[in-house]
Amino acid sequence: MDRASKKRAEILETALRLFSEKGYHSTRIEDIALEMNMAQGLFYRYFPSKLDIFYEVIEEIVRRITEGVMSDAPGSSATLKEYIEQMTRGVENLFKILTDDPFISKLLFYEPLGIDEVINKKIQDVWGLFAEFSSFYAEDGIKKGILRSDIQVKETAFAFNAVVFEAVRRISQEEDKEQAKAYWTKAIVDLMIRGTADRKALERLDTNAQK
Amino acid sequence: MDRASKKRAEILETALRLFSEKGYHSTRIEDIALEMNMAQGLFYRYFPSKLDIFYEVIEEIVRRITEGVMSDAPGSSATLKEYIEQMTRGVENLFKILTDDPFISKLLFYEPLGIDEVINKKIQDVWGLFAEFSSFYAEDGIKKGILRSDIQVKETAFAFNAVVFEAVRRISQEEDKEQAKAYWTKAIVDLMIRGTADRKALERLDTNAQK
Amino acid sequence: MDRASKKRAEILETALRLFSEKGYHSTRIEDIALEMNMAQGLFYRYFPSKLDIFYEVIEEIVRRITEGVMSDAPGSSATLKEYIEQMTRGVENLFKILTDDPFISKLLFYEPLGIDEVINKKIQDVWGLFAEFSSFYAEDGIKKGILRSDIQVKETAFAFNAVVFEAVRRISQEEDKEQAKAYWTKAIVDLMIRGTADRKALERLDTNAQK
Amino acid sequence: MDRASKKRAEILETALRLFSEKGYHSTRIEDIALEMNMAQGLFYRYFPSKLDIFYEVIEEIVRRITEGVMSDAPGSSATLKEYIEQMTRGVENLFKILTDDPFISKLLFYEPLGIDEVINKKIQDVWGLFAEFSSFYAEDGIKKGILRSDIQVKETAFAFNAVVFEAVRRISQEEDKEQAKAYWTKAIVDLMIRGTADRKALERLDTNAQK
DNA sequence: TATGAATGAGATTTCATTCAT
DNA sequence: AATGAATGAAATCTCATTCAT
Repeated sequence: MDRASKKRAEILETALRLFSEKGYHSTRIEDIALEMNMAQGLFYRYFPSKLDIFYEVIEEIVRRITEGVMSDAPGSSATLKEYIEQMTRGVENLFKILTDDPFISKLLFYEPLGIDEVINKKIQDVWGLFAEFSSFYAEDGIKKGILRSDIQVKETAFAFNAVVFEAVRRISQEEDKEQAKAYWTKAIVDLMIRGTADRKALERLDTNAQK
Repeated sequence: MDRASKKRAEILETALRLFSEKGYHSTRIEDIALEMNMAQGLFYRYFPSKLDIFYEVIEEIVRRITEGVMSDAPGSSATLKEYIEQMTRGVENLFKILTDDPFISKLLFYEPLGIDEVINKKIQDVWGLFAEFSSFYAEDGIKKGILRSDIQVKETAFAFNAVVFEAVRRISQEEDKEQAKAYWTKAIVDLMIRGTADRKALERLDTNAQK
Repeated sequence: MDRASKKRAEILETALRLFSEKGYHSTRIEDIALEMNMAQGLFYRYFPSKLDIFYEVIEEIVRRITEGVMSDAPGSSATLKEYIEQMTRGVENLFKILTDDPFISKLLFYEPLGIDEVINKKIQDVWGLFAEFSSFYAEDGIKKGILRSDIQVKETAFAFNAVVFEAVRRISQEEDKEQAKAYWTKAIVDLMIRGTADRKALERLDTNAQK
Repeated sequence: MDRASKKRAEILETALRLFSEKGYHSTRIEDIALEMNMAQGLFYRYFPSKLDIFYEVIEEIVRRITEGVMSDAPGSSATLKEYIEQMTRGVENLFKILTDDPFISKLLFYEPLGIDEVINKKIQDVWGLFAEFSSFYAEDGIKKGILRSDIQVKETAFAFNAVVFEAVRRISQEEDKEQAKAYWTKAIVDLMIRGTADRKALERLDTNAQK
């Protein structure tokens, strides 16, 4: 990596951080320059415009998350126990990616309304990607008879993602982040696998329904 | 309601819509004025500043949602069947509020980073309120033996809300919104109550665990 | 005086007060209207513009001062004692006019730079008028052998006015205005008549100079 | 002095001139920019706001005058003749400062009503400073037996200043400023030292009073 | 005569971008 | 490659004045 690329990467990193800390509009090019102890003008040697660097920031975020998500492929779990273990690892993995880099998530969760249509599209795409991935897992589970065959796959996938991201948001506000992650991991997996109903109550309900 | 209050309300409504469509920064006072066929200056007879009207927009949204959420109190359901019915009604109610007024949700979901600390606080508060409300329902269910006593109430409450709001987001992008609402309502209730695991697989798992 | 004239006079009075309290630019037409519990629009039935009412305010002030100044004509004093008494009365009279109506003086002393050439001219004229009047007194004193014949009449007249107006400014900042007026009256007359030099020192100086 | 400081000083100087020529409100930032052949925006790299540069303008003026006033300390005159000479020098000095920089005085004499309390305070302070300085001279004269011991020191000091500043105002309107300065210098010193009364008339008055 | 809502020009200020060095 | 001064368009806000009622 040559010096120019390194500088470019540094600017991108600084922009990512500032955008996520203060938002797109409240971050001035001068802020980025000041943060890096360089002249404003230099920014434009590396990026054509403020909007352009924002595009790249989003892309960078997408790249990092995607990488993390892709690392643990489905199909390796034959029993529910294994499936649960895999899901647990998946959630933990996502937590790691998203909370280790607290800036990343902010920019994704708070879709930057009103900046640009291109941006909205990019972010939509990430969410779509996540959902596809989760759907893939779900379908695998169904195929193996581990998950119920009557669940609404697409909706469930989106719901799963929403819960994970909400958890990230909550975790970012907690003091003891490690404990919070553990709590949330357990809560999410438990909810997704078992739901909330009492087993006895559920059996009664189903028995009555059959009559 | 006198003429002035009516005008004020109209401006507020227009601002709410534009802010949610284009975001705070991309909505100029001139846009609001143009939309209402009035001079820019008139805006300032009704609101002291752009930030001030944004505060009021947020408050207005909070008011509407809170009202809707509060309308169906828990405690009236004695069986799981009734509990499910109530939850279904609750979700439907939320969908109605949030999708009938599609602007409402956008502004809440995408916490307006970088505008103002006051705003962030206000939005945090709404989320807190929702979570409390959902927790209340969950605890009621547990007390009655309808829900499992070992669920993590707070986390589950936040998760429930996250799923509902994600659903709203998805529904807003669908062509046939009524159908989407029905799909999602069913998916959410089903997921929350039963989880995703196959019953047989679950029984096997639990049996093995007991050994 | 009919109702319209009365209203007009009231607006003028209010404007005079507000202009002198807050200055021309910081006084809005709305302020005047609010102060009088009337609609903004009504202002324009009585005065064509803000600048116009300011002209009239200045004219009104000039009128009041001129009247006061003109009331005690010179020529009635034959001895220095009487001359001093008349000057004392004159100063007291000016103090009365200018400090009873504290607004008046502010607008005159602080020539409203940058409002309008016409205004500057009007105020110049008042100062000229004062100076002429004072010159008249001085010349009368000289003619009668009461004042030195070698004083520079015009300059002395301006100086006298300046001192009186400075006194008004100072008095307006004092707690006990009546006492301040008495002090200043004495100080001014004493200074104008006798100067500050010690008589013995003066005699020595003059004797030496003659040699 | 680096380039930035120089530019800053130039802007300050231009602002000082324009403010004094047209007043604070009638001078737009654009005027300053036009006058300097630069873009409006550049102004704000050197000064945070219009009000801020006005503060600095006032401070600059105060600095210049104070420096001038402080340059000739009292105490060096043992006789009335020397005292008069010193006073003459003092007045000449003030004239030089205030009329060489015609803008300076305008801004001080016409206390900018209605701009800002901070400004009023600053200007009050200058007047106080002047008065203190003049009082100091007067007391020195009394101590040495050069001035009468029964004069009202404080009032006389303010009066002296008022006369000097009025003179500056008059001089600024004269064609032949040098001659006007000479005239006024003589008139002021003469008035301050001797007053206006005819010596014979004064003796008669005092003799009668003693009886 | 009176109201006060409405208008719109104009002022201050911000900041992405360009440019001379 | 780097600097940071300079540009100028655009946004917010104010307020004298007009106008419909």
